[in-house]
Amino acid sequence: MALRTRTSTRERVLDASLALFNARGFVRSTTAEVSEAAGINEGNLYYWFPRKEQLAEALFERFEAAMIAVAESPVADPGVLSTYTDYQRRWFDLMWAFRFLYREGPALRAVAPALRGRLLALNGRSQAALLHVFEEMRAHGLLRATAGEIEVLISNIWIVSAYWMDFRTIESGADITEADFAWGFRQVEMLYRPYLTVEK
Amino acid sequence: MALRTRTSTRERVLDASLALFNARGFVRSTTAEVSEAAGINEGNLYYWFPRKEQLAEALFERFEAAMIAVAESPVADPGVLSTYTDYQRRWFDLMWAFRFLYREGPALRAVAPALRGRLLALNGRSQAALLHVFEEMRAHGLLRATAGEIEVLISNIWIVSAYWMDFRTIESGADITEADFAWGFRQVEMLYRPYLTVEK
DNA sequence: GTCTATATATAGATAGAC
DNA sequence: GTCTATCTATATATAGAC
Repeated sequence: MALRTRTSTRERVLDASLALFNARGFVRSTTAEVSEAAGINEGNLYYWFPRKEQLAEALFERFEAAMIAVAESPVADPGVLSTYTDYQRRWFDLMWAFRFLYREGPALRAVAPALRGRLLALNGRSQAALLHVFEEMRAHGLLRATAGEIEVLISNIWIVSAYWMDFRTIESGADITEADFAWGFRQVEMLYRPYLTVEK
Repeated sequence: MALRTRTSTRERVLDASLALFNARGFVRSTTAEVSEAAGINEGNLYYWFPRKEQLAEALFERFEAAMIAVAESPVADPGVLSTYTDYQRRWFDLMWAFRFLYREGPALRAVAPALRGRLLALNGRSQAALLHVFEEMRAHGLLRATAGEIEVLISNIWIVSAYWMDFRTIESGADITEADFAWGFRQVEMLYRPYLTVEK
């Protein structure tokens, strides 16, 4: 089974695509660039992915699986504040890893319309999971917020988690790096902090 | 001076461009579509704007002037809560009116690199104005927040104001309309609400 | 499966008549 | 200032040899 240690061409194409799309965006990345980054010929790329949008769709499937695993896995120590920070961290990391899905959202969904419904479904599912986590925090007395406040909060967490990168790109004038990561994490953290019953 | 009541071709092109870019995004709008929407020939369009990016730049100048006017105009009744809600409202309306500037941010700035520095400068200037307003609210006892909290808050207000539309587009599955407007306004409002000393 | 060579489509941009 | 006609560049995609 592990006879070939090198990853398959298909996987290498997807790895290269993800890196490229995150760095330059899906629309601005050409199939020529993708194939070069993957170390194969452009014709060969079309053997694996006859349409460019299939690259985005295949990467979305990776994201989808990872997001469901992150969002729906039970937290380590229910009732302990730090365990919920860890939960947020995993969520945040994941959106960073697939940030191209949000950086050029409308353009991406226009060229890969199949993503529209799937993104919608995934959003609903992961937001429901996040709601469950907040309910658990409230049950443990860690959070004081009404149902309405939590609903608004969840949307704002999603918005800031997805788009802080673009905002930061404008602010810094250059492309963001891992160094900006802590900044974004803090922005999200401060969204729910006012509702915590204990000091962080 | 008002001999011709019809607006100039240049102005009509910009009006049509703004509507089109807001609806479909800058990148996906072609110069053929712009000229058709403006009711002129494509060749004529290039007489007024030899490069497509100049459309975005000219519209940015409109935005810039309006944003400075909104951000830096003193509030009507200092110390009265509703006057600050009005301030936020004008800010919010403006970002809606020029939402194309944010919807495809990275792609737009790539094609019109001249916007990068100007957006940065405008962000800094209008955020400074917003900071001043928050300080005024604090001085009047309307707000209880540390300097650090206000700083994070301002960035989050900016992020949600700019990007709630894209988030909403995914959620609703269709393009957003004025009906979603109240939703977005509430999302922003809830960001600073925890820091208010009086009930809204 | 991977390559070379080529086709097709489109969008931004230009030249020049009126 | 406005139009018609045309050019050019680029990006996605295909055909077919190896």
